[in-house]
Amino acid sequence: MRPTMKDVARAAGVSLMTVSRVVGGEPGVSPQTAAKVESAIRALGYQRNDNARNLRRQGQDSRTIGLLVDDLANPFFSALARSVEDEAYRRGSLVLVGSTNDDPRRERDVLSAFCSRQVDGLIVVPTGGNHSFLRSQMARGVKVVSVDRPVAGLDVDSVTVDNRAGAERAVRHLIDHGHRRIAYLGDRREIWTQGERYAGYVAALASAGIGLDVAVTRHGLRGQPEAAGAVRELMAAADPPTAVFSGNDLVTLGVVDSGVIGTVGAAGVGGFALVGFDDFPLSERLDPPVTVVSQDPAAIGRTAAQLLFGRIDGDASAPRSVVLLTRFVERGSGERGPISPPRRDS
Amino acid sequence: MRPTMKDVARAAGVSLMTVSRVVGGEPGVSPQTAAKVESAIRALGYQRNDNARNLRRQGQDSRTIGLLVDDLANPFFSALARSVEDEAYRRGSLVLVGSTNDDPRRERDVLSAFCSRQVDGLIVVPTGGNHSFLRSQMARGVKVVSVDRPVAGLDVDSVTVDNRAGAERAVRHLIDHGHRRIAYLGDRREIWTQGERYAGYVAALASAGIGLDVAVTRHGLRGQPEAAGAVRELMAAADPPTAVFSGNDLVTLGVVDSGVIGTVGAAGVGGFALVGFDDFPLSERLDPPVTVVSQDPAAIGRTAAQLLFGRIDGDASAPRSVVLLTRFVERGSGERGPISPPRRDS
DNA sequence: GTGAAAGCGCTAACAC
DNA sequence: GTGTTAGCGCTTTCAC
Repeated sequence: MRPTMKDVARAAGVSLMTVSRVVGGEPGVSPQTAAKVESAIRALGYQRNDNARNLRRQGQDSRTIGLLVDDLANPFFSALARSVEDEAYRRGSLVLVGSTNDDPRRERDVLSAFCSRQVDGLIVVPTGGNHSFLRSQMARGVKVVSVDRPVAGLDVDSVTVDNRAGAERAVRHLIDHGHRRIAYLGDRREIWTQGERYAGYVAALASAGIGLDVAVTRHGLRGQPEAAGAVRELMAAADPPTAVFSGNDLVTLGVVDSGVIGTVGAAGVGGFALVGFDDFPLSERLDPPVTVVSQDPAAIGRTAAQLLFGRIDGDASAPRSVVLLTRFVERGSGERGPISPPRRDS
Repeated sequence: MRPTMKDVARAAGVSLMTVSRVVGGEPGVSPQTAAKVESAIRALGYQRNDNARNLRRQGQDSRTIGLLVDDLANPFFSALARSVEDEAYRRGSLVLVGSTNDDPRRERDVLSAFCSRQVDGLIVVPTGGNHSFLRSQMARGVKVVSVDRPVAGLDVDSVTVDNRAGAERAVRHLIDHGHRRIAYLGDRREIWTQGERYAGYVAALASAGIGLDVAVTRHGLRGQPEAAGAVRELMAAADPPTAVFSGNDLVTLGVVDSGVIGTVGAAGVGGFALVGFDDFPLSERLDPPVTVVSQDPAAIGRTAAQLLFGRIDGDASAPRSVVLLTRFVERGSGERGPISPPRRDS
């Protein structure tokens, strides 16, 4: 069906080897011969089979990498994916992509299929599952960079952000504005970033001498609707919180969408406060604008890709853990005091 | 470096062919032999090289498809990509992914690289460039589905939405609410979807007997900040529009972010009106909530993937053009009358 | 400067 | 049931 070098060679009246040289851009072919070959290539519409090529060129790069994220439709991961792909394009590599959907089985399936296609390296947002599989791939020369989360028990390059410190800062900020009953809403604790952010929340409460009340914490919130439901529930309960710290963008959107921050209290005077992890579109345009802990997904992806390609190019130094810093962005929703009762600092 | 079937065969004391049968799950191997082979596979950590496999299994699927969108970081395309990938995962296929960034050169580079990797098919959001390249790939057996936009002059399956009708409906809605000076803000007209939506805008004006005034139209707005700047400019001009129809989500976000709809006019009474193409997060939570023409990117991606896999499985019927319908969602921003002057129906 | 032969890792086709 | 041979499309190696 597709023409091969053999077909081109026959059409041009040269040997297969000469075609290979022309296609590969190698020297040692006379201009006249090269011209003949090139016109045959055009006439037949020949295109090299890179899989066959990579099969023979053992030990050399396949110029393909694999990228596995939690959910490609999530704006955080899609921004990350885009910057990885940009970096790959610049380097002449292709990107195989997949979503784990937080399912270790799917993660393994997809990573395994990536490796069967002889990828040079992997950029992985690891699930909570077992990653001995990755270890054996690394032994076989596949480079691995983990991103957003470290891989448990595996000594690989990783690119993460200061989740715990960012969260602690956010919650301390709420405490500094007089809040003592602060809710935590996040996705599954088993997801490393969520665990870290929750740890930051707990630490901030502890160092302010505020007891942890799990009645105002919710884990496992996947997506906006679930988060909206959870916050409505909390607000309707007997002793509602005066502030919320939310563990990721989807949860923050849910809290905003539930309507609680727009309706309770007079803006500027007091009211239900919110600080969210992750920035999101229109955060500045809401009433009040939403205070967030912001991270830069494009920078995370770019850093991971640069690390990976460095490894592919032979960098054999010790694995690095790059921790990018979050930015705390005060906009209004985190700077309101509690409505009632006011601080009881007894 | 990586163990091969040969290594497994030697370790298990059988022939290479027996290993191939076991790995390929083919019958005709005794349970005892299979067990020996399987334990050798585990011991060596053998994994099949699917590129070599596909090379030999001529005419059979490589179980890899290529997906090329405008911008993977754009929420519309990332939602589409996720649903394509879900469908591929269900089918046991992998997805090579790329962004054209609206650049025909990059489109060609990436598509060409996809085909060199022997993909079974392509799902493409075509740029405005020349696509004779796709034609020659199709002649060689690569299946192609265009998505979001048709491919100019190429008879392939396509999945689009009723852009023109959706836009016309939106603008008619604004006219019905008394607006006669309605701005159009969109991305480059050369992008098919934008051209169609603009055509719908023009048609709605025409059938209402309103003259087209290009002073209140802006094309080529890529991204939120540019759109925000453009709308501020329009509002500051001598004879500002009383309503805006925006051509995609990013432009709508820009209009919202510019602050014009939140500040002008008393809500419910009158004020600057807005209808946007594409829904977006928090559209219901803004003040006023934003009326939109909504499309379902996941459904678009799923439909395209199902079409493509049907073709890969041998469906040779005539190319289909699937047009999914948009939904008009009234929320408030499109249902306010003009501030001044009121309708002059002379 | 050009070409013939061997072989990358695997499977189709055919032995036995 | 198991093994042998040939060959997928290409590059490496070596000969001329």
